[in-house]
Amino acid sequence: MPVDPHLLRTFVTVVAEGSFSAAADRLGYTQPAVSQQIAALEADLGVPLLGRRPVRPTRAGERLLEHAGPLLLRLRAARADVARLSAEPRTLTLAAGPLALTAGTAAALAGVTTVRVAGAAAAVALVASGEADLALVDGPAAPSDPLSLPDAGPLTTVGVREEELVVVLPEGHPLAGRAGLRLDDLADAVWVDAAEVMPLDRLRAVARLDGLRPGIRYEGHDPAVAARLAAAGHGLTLLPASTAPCGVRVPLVAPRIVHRVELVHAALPPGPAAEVVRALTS
Amino acid sequence: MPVDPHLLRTFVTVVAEGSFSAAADRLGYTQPAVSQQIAALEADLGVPLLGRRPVRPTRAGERLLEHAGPLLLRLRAARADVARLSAEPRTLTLAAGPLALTAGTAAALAGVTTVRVAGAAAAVALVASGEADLALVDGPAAPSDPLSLPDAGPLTTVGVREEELVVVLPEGHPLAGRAGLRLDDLADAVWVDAAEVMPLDRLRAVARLDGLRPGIRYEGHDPAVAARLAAAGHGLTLLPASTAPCGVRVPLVAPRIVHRVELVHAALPPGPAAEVVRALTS
DNA sequence: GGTTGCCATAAGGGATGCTGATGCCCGTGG
DNA sequence: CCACGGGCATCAGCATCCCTTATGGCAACC
Repeated sequence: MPVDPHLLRTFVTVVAEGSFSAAADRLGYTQPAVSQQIAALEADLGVPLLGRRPVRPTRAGERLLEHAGPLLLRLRAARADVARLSAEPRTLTLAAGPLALTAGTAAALAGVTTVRVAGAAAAVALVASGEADLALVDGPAAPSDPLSLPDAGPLTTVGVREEELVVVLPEGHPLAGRAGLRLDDLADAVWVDAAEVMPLDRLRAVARLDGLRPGIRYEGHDPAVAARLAAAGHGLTLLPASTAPCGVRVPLVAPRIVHRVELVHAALPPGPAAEVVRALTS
Repeated sequence: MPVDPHLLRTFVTVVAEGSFSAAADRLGYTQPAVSQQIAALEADLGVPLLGRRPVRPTRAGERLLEHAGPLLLRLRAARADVARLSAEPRTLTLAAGPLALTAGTAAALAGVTTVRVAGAAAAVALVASGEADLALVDGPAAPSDPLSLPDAGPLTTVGVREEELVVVLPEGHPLAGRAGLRLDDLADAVWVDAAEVMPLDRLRAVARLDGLRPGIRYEGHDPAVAARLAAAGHGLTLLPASTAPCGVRVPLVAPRIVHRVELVHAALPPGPAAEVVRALTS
């Protein structure tokens, strides 16, 4: 018998809240209901999943958590995919990464009623679960390689654009006069930690290097602000050439990494969403 | 509320059996129980999923089926992953593709108690759901590209070997004297349809071409038999150089495709399975 | 035209899943 | 050191659920 996702959902919420009582509040149950659901899940799997006081996942609980998120997402995606067949939508929602909307892609959005800003994984989840019709996700990648995205079922992914990346430095920086820069020469430098714009862990993964020491943390979505922070000497940053309006911009020459934008969507009937897909991919 | 996988499982079984009554037999229910479960699922999703008399999925049902298999697999994988933490296995099962066990890989199997032959997708599913500890999957791929495998959760995939592919032809074939062959020159030829050894649809996908007309169908797992059928003139076949014992063997030179073997496994504690992993990947 | 098989429906019974009440334990503050 | 409060575990009860049995209706087949 499959693991009960109703119990999985409760489990995930308890871990997120760190408390049975708080999870009960969030899910609309009483605290004994949550206690009994967790006990039922532990009995079903035959192992403790949570330590108590404090409430924290055991190793088995951590292992289950790795599955729970993708599973619950895929279950929502299944419901959304079926619902999509009989929907007659009056809105067209695009989930877009902060660097995904350039002059070119923005010009192709006729018919879109709402643009939501979301990181790549969140944007894919929004499309999979039917809360967005399309996603434009962005990030660093080797040329022509696809972005690393979560699997959320039968979605279509199409590359829309790739763009040169530039390192943004302040005027007067010793490397400001270079014609090109290598990332491993910059591994020991301090970098602007703009997790919503250019996440450093993602960059380390694509570039296959360590380092890139995080400096000032910027929690917004505006690449121009990330560029200004770099230009002001708070650390380096790496941005698509077209989104870095100030500071000294030196092209990244090694490793071969570009800024890539991909369009993600479910199977679409003829209509405004399909028109936007056509406009973005021609 | 997530789609109930208990109902999904019944739905998948009804479609597979083509009958509520047969599905009831298979699942251990009475026929009214199955009828009520399908009705509950259709009510939950708000659309008919099955036509009746004959029982066949609607478009919504087909769409749900695309999710159901991966979902049910991932739920089994979640249970197996948790179980693995407290298991003390006395057996070591390897799921292997028919072309995955060469002299080199076979020599590395100390401690393996059972070898099960399975296609790539089935082998991955066996590991994910805990029915096998390791899988050696094989198939054609571009050099250094990974095989296209289903996502069944947090599994580790490591390339083990790549080998030149050769086209097997009968003696006296007009192309038998060539030093190398291009696949698109052979697209109109008839090919041995050995779906368990070298699936033609998989080959078309990797080579990005149409054609490869299927001839005689061989349903077994023995590449030597596929080679014999080709040598006897029943069609061409493509095999790793080391597994083609007879017929004229001409290397494939374009497109750049190799025969790749990958090892797939879950997170393993120290023990015999981890030893086999080390032996296969060094 | 009758028969048979299969899906849909109704009714009933046992099991489930939640709530309210309460017990127990542990951390915190006086 | 002790009292208090918060939070998880347990119990009992009730409403709902989920299965089975009985049966109806329909369509294909002989």
